[in-house]
Amino acid sequence: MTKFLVADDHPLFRSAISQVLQMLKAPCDIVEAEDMASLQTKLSDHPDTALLLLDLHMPGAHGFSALAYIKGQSPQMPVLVVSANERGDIMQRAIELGAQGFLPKSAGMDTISEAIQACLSGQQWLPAEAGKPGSVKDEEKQLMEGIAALTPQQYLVMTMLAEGLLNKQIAYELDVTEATIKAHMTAIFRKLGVRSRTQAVLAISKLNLESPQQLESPQ
Amino acid sequence: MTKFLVADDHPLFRSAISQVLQMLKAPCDIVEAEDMASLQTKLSDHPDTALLLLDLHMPGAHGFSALAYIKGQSPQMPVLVVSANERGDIMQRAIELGAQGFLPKSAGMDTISEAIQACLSGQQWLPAEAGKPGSVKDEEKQLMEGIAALTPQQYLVMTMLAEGLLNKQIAYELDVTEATIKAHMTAIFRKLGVRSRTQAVLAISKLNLESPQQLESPQ
DNA sequence: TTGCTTATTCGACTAATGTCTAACAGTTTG
DNA sequence: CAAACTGTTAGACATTAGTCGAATAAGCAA
Repeated sequence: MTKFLVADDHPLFRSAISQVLQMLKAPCDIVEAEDMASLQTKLSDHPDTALLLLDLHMPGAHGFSALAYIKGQSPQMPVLVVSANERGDIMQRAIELGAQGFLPKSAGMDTISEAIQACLSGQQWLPAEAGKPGSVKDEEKQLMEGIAALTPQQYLVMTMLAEGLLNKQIAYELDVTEATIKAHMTAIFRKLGVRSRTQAVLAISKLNLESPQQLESPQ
Repeated sequence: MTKFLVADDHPLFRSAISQVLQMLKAPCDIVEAEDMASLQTKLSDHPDTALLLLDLHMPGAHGFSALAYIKGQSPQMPVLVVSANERGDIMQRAIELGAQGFLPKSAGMDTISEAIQACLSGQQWLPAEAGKPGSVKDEEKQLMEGIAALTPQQYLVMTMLAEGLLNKQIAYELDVTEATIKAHMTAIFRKLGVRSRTQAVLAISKLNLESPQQLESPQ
């Protein structure tokens, strides 16, 4: 009897996964865990588990540290990381840390079956889009480097752009010609790796959302 | 026969929710949508829907703008927002923006049943931990009303604007003239209360509760 | 049906944006 | 000192964006 260990803090998702497992392998034993504490208990109670499906966002689990810890406790236990995150570098990182595979929660039933069976047979499994070079992290890093490369004047212009000002307004504020602002814009676009004012604003506001919690409407 | 509309881009979650609905109300009709485009179609095809369960992170949906648009299209349709987000102010905001309730994806079956039944009977529903009544700024409310007033085509153009596309590119994608897109832009700016493409992008990205999970980045 | 409203479309015109080239001043390097 | 480099500044020119008025078509009320 194949034994699975499903670790996820969403009850609904646990039951959905369990259903897929039962459809996939009729005689199977499914153990569930909803946080790191119970996962540790269940792990030592069931050393004969064939596959651990692990969500990295459980209470008590700090992302990859959870995976690292599990692999330290049970080095030979195959782990299929399940996450809502779909960033290519994150997936890659999970594999590097010893995961057998990475399954995005957006996957369909057929993909899930495929991933589980691959992991059971000792193969690695990654979604097709994992290896893509355009991983968000790279983009973001390039953006950060671009901003770091801005001259003081360019940075100033960029902040005024991010406030929605026209070139004409920026020129008036800085007491230079509009042509100058346009030249700065061209330089800013190049360094940020974008091709228009619109894309520049989008890139900048993505960085704002990355930082802790800047949601409008404090107090 | 009670009719439900389940809008979520995760197939597994849709089927799990459908199961709960069937357990809850035996004779029921369940319609599923996986992105904003199909949701719009299903909404107009099924105006007798008793409850819409809406995830804010679907493709084509920019956070709360999706909710605003739906409420603009079908003002009297009860909407239960379903999200992985569990921040109290986010929940509160969903309610203030016209949602009937807010259901965290971490909820158990019993909680889900409770929430759905509350919404069906016309009551609001919020999880216990929903925090303070953080107020939605007037500015933001005006923006939401603007998005709600957009026509379907205008909403589509807005999402493509939010992707950083040029008018020319949008025109090609929608197979119309650039002049048409410009006309739509003018209308969008008016409704959103902004005066340029740059300001529109800024306004939209403020509503973007993207960064579904800012994972602890490796290293 | 007629008349009204609205969504969608487009052309013509005006304004804003973006690129290229280059001048100029201040620094750094050889 | 001279040469090379850099940041800032612009003008000329090309592209893109935005406004206005208007035609078409579809839905709706009287």
